[in-house]
This record gives sequence, structure tokens and C-alpha cells, in this order.
Amino acid sequence: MSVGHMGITTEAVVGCEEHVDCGIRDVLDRIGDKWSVLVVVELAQGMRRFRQLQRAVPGISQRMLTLTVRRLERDGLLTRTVHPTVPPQVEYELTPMGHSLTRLVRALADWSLEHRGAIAVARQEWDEANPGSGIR
Amino acid sequence: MSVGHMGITTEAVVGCEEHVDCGIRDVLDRIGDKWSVLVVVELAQGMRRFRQLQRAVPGISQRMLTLTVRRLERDGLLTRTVHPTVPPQVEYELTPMGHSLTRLVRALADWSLEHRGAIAVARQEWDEANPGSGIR
DNA sequence: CTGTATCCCCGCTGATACTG
DNA sequence: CAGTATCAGCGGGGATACAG
Repeated sequence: MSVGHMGITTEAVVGCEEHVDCGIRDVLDRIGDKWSVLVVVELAQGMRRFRQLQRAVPGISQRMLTLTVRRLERDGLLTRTVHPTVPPQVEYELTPMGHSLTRLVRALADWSLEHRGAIAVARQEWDEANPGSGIR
Repeated sequence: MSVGHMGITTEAVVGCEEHVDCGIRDVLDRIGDKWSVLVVVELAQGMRRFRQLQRAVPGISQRMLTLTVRRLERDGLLTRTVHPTVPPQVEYELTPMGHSLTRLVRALADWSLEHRGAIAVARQEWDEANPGSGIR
């Protein structure tokens, strides 16, 4: 490995003065939960209403969708617009910061698609070499 | 029915157009836990022994370090080398796939450092606008 | 030093019922 | 439609003790 990693990582490297955690836990605490990234990915395609979001994210409950969008709104990653109509109509849309997050999420998806095969193989081999280990 | 170990994910790639999850949950289930990325970041700098890792990752317990490295080993992200010495000596090192994950983690860190200020502001404003909401 | 084995708490999440 | 309220279950993760 070459001595100097060039490119976009300089900022993170210099910001990493004290610990191994260079703000990484901050991001993961924010989007590492079960539903946030999925909601963000759906909203990356444009404005969505509550019910639309729930249909687009298979398996999410009403409660968890509410909690997820609230937290994303709190962090400034999306906006929530209430139209005082009957029936009520609430629109969710990513902020510019939310859109910047989608680029990160895309990188995650790319990495996953690129390596999921190799990981599946590694897992199977490890499980065969370590029967009954209890590790998941 | 298990799809099998040999299939390389053409199905997933095309399926990415249909579902909001393009393998994103796979990655997050793998590195979205409390300690994995921190261990990976430390190992990005080179081979480490068990005790070294524990000292480098503040707050991690013996139990969680063991579980974390086991899971990373199982997924083929690091290698575990046991030297039959007294006292025992075990070395952990990232695989090439583990190193490729490092680039992803750096992107996370970059994004975090770039936006943590804005997020902190957004949170404070939201909390002031929504007192006693219970959202965290 | 490098783990295993238990116990246990707490918070995330799902399910369900209810409301404006 | 878009939530809120409440309860229950499970699993992640910490503390501790023990072992090779």
C-alpha cells in the first residue's frame, strides 16, 4: 500500500486526530437503523406522501415510518409539508443535504452488489469450517 | 429455498430497478452495528493483535470485540492468524475485500465531517420548535 | 493474552387499537 | 389519509466470571 492515500479522503484523515472514530458512528447512528436509508432512497426520486412511502418500502409499519421520517426531518435531511385539506395530505421531500446523502447510499449499494457474491461464498466456507459456532 | 452460493447477482442488479433496497440492507446489516466499522478502520492501518484492537477501539468489551472480529472473519473481510505461542498470539488483518470496504467507510467519515455541523443546527432548531416530542 | 460462558437490562421494533 | 398511544417480544450489547 502506498504511503499517501490521495483524493477525497484528506478531510476525513485530518479530522481524525484523536480516535478511530472520525464521525463514522454519527452517520451510522443516523442511517444505520432498519428503515432510514430505504426511505431516503425512495425520496431520492422525488416528493412522496406518507401512504406512498409506506407502499414503496415493503414491510415498514405505520409507526416505524412515522418515527423514521420524524428523525430524518429533525436532522434536516427531509422536509415535511402539511396541506390542511380533507383528507389530510403530507408531503415529504429530501433537502439538499438529504440528496447528498443519497450519493453515499448509492456507494453502499454499489459495494454491496459488487461483493455480495464473495461474501456469500466466504460465509458458507466459514460455516462449514466452523460447525455449530453460533456466530451470525 | 436457498438460492445458492455460486450465483453472481444478475438478478439483484436488474431487481434494483424495482425495489428500493438495492442490497443496501445487506451492507448495513454487516457494518451497521456498533463496532464493526471502528474495527475495520483500525485494521486499515495494518495488522493488529486482539489486545491492540481492544485498546484502539475505546469502550469495546472483550465479548463484543470477539463477536465483531468473528463476524468480519466469517464474511471474508479479515483474516485471523493464530500463533501457537505462550502466551497465545492472534493477528487480525484485512483481506483485499476488507480494504475495499475501507474506502466506503472513508466516504462515510467524509460525509459526516462535512455535514455534522448542519445536522447539529437542524436538530437544535427542530427540538426548539417541537418541545417534548420524545423524538430522538 | 485470547478467548468462552452466563446473566441481564434496555431499546428497537412490530402489532394493535384508537383519533382528527 | 396521517398519524398517536400502548403493550409485548426479541435481540444487541454490557458486566462478570471462568478457562486454555
